[in-house]
Formats: sequence, C-alpha cells, structure tokens
Amino acid sequence: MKIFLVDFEYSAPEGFMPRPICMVAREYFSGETVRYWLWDCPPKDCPIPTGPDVLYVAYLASAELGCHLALGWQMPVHVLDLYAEYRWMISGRRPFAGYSLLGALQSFGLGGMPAVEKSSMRELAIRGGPYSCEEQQLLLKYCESDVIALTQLLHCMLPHLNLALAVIRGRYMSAVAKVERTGVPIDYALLNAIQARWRELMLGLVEKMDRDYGVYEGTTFKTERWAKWCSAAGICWPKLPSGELDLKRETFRKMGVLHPQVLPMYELRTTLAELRINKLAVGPDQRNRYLVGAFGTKTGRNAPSSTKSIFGLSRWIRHLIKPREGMALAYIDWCQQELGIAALLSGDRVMQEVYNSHDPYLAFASLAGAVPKTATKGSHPRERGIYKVASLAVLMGMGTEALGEATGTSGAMGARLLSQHKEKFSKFWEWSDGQVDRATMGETLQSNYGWQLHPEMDGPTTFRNFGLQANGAEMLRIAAMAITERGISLCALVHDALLIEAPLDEIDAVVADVKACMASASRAVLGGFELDTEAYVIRWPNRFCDERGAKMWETVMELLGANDSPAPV
DNA sequence: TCTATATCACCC
DNA sequence: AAACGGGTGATATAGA
Repeated sequence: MKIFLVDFEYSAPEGFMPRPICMVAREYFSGETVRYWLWDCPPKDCPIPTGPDVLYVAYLASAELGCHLALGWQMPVHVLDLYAEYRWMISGRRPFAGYSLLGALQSFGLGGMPAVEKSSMRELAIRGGPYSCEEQQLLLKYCESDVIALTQLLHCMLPHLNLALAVIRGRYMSAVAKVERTGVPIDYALLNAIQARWRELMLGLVEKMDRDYGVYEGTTFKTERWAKWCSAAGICWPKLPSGELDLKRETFRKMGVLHPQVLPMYELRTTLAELRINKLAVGPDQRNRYLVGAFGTKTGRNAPSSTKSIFGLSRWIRHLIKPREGMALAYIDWCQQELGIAALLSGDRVMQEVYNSHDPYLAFASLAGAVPKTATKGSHPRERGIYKVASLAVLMGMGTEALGEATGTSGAMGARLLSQHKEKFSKFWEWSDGQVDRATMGETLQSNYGWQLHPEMDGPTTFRNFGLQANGAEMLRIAAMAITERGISLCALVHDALLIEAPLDEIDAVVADVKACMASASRAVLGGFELDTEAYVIRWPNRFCDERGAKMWETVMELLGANDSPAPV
C-alpha cells in the first residue's frame, strides 16, 4: 500500500472550471516526490497511481479532484481529505487558527512558515499564464511546500482518524468535484440584462419610492433620517433592547398596520434586500459554478457562498435557471426530511405513522384534535398552516412564545401546540431530551455515519437538532456519491434537495434512477426506513419557476421591460 | 478611513 | 429553567 500526498496549483476565475497549473505529489513512506508543470502540455494520464492499493491524500480534495477532471485523469479510488477530517475532529470546538492547511498544522503546534509568500502565489495563479521560468519555479516550490505541510499534518492526524469513515467522506469529495464542475445552466442573456441595469434599477426604485421620505442616500437606508421622519410624522418607532431602532422587515410590516404611511418603505426595503444578484458566479459557458464548501458546518452540511450560488440568493432569482436546448433539469428533494429522520432516530412509532401518512401536518393537527379526521388541505388551510409551522419549529427546539409568534397565534397557543406535540410524540421527546442530557454531560454526539459534535460551545437547542441535521447531511452525501458514480450530471446540492440534468428523452428514466438513489441513501442512514422524494422536472424551453418568488420575478421583468414572462410550471 | 460588531436579509 | 437549528453576506454604526 502507498500513500500519496498531493497538491495542485490551478487558476479558476469566478464561474470558470479550474485550469491546472502544476502538481506536486509525495509518497508518504519513501518521501519520493514528483513535480509536474501542467499549464502548457500536461501528461495524458495521471503520473501517480490511483488504484485500490493507493491512498490519495489532499487538503480540500475537491480542488485536486477537480484538476483530475479537468485533465481527463483517472480519479483515485481511495481519498483521504484532511480538511474534511480536521473539520470532523474539531467539530463543535473553536478552531485554533482557522481551517486552512497551515491553521490545522498550527493546532498541532507545527507552525512552519510557508517558503513562499502565499498571497502573491494566489495572485499569480489567478492571473493565469503564460508563466516565465522563474514563475514556474516559484509556483512549483510553493506547491511543494504545501505538500510538505500536508505530510506533517497527516503524521499528526493519523492517530486520531477513523479511516473507514474518513474514506467515505473522501469519496464524497469526488462527487463534490463533479458537482463543482457541472454547475447550473443559466439564462445568460436575461442575467446580463438584469446585471447591466442593476444599479439603475435600484436607484430608480429608491427615487420613486423614497421621494416622500428622504431617508435614502443613494441606495443606503439612513437610520437617523428614518428616526427623524418618524418623529416628524408623530410615530413612535419600536426600539431594540440595545436602544437602536428595530428595523426588522416584520416590524415594518406590523407598523404598517397601525400607520399605513410606512408601507411603501416596507415594500422598498424588501425589494432592495432581494435585488442582490450581481455576484452570481457564471462562467462563459453560461453555468453557475461555486465552491460547494463541503463539511463547512458543524453538522457536516455544505456551506457554499450565498451570493455566488444561485440557490443561496432569493428564490425569484431561480427563475434564471434554464436548461440548454434539448436538455431537462430536475429538482428533487426528500419530503419532510428532518421529520422523517426524527421519527426514525427516536423510534417514535406515532411520529413514523404521521410521517408516512398522506399529509403529516394535517395528521398532527388531527391527532391533536384540532381538525376532524376527514380534514383536507383545502378544508382546513389555517389549521394545517399552524400545525405545519409547529411540526418544523419543534425540531429546532422553539419555545412557546416564539412558537405562538411563528404560527401567528399567541404564547398560550404556542404552549398548547408544544404540549400537544410532547403528548402525542412522547417517544420522540424522550429521545430528544436524551440527546440534550448526554451532550450536557459531555458526551460527543454522533450521527449514523460518524459525523460528530463536541458539546463545548453549544446549548440545548443545538444538541436537540444536531442528529436531525447531521444525518440529513449524511443522506445527501450518500445520494450524491451514488448519483455521480452512475455518471448522472449532478448540478447542485441544496441540503435536502439536488438538481440534476439530462437530455429531454432521458430525463424521466434518470429521475427514476435518482429517486432510487435517494431512497437507498435514506435507508442506509436510517436502518432501512425509507423517505419519500418529490421531483420537479423542467424541460427546455421552460425555465425553473418557484411560486414563492414569482411575484418578485414579475416585478423585475416589468422594470426591465422584458416580455419574457415566466413559463408555466 | 479602516475594522469590528450587531442586526438583518436570504437559503435549507 | 433553559428555549429558533445550521449557514453566508450586506449594511450601518461605533471605535481605533
């Protein structure tokens, strides 16, 4: 068995696929090191072995594996990603010096300075070629210094790792590399039209709606001016405990009921907040690409940049997602994923039945005696809405007051909802309380495939929710591996959902295949319990539509004067 | 003028 | 008794 420690330098402008610059690989036991310049004419095949007898070690391996994909090289069978493992190791603890390779090394007391200045190397990589001989030598030297650091880090971390679980996480990084390369197809012309007139659009809105207030300076809201306007209008504006004005969207909405003259300001603030679209990272091939940020959270979820990823921005912006000619997309999610996980992990049979019922929220309402057994979504929309919010909020540990607020009722009703939940799902609460107790006693919480949380900085609500979210993240990882390993184009990962792409005449079969992968992933995490999935298919020439963002989309299209109204779902 | 903090927006 | 989980990012204000 051989262990190769690998690092690439590469150039990857926003939205572009990476272009490898150079690579250094070092064999752990022999110390033998190979250096390859890759910018001009890279070797056709990977110069180091990648078979089942090799462990491929990298730091944030999605980058290295993305270079393999770019070069058409074989992907390694076994990957160990020390970034993922470092996040795993210290999950729930404060990082000693951040999550970079050097930060990880410092946490082991090995703070070796890099041989070459890091920021200048990054600039050199981003700049792209051609590179002079000196620059080549500099980049290779820098690359090698990272490989040496990586070697030291492996030495430090090896005794702490669970290799069987670590290589599963490494395998996920291969899936991530593919997702980061595939990206999301975008209606580029329309995006450009919006971006080109973005500033003008914002200023136009402010100009029109701020006229009567005089609160804005350019596109920025001035709190002092708002205070002045309020006192002139004889309005006593609510304050935060800190003494600052409470400028929450919700506060504006509520104050609008009492003082309708503030409503246009509510509209303006809402619209401006949602109008952020200028950083969306779209490459010349009209696809949205960004780093997935695998294992970026303490529950093991991905943490992509919310401005670079189209799924991190407001929902109306998803209307820009559009399959290329002859292609189709499908957005597939697990139905009520965390509810299902809660039902299974806790072993609560009642909750499992509710989950498996046609409409879990109504089923809870019915159990609580709030609606008749015969109730439907149409007959009792209000009650269903309340019990839906309650079902989900309870999983995050919401208290009575907040629950009353969230359901638009009262603290008393919040208390009632909570006690109904505790009564009907007593087994769940036993389990949930158990998680809190164990963590409070200092026990590290574990998900079913070994993600963990050290209970050092967090409180009871986090402990309650950890198992649900961490197992959900695991489910997504297992599905993503299965899907990409079947050669299916996986465009995006969205926590409990994913976006895939296929030719029009294959999409139905591919969706069936993906749903099977997702069902299988749920069984893998939940010991045979299967979660249902729902698919939304978008066929060219239609675009992605989200009803929760439809109104804003129409507003923007109107402002733009484009006659491209959203196609029917 | 720059940076740190708080608050708020969005996403699941 | 506690009491809305996990994120990223923009913006406004206060402090150096």
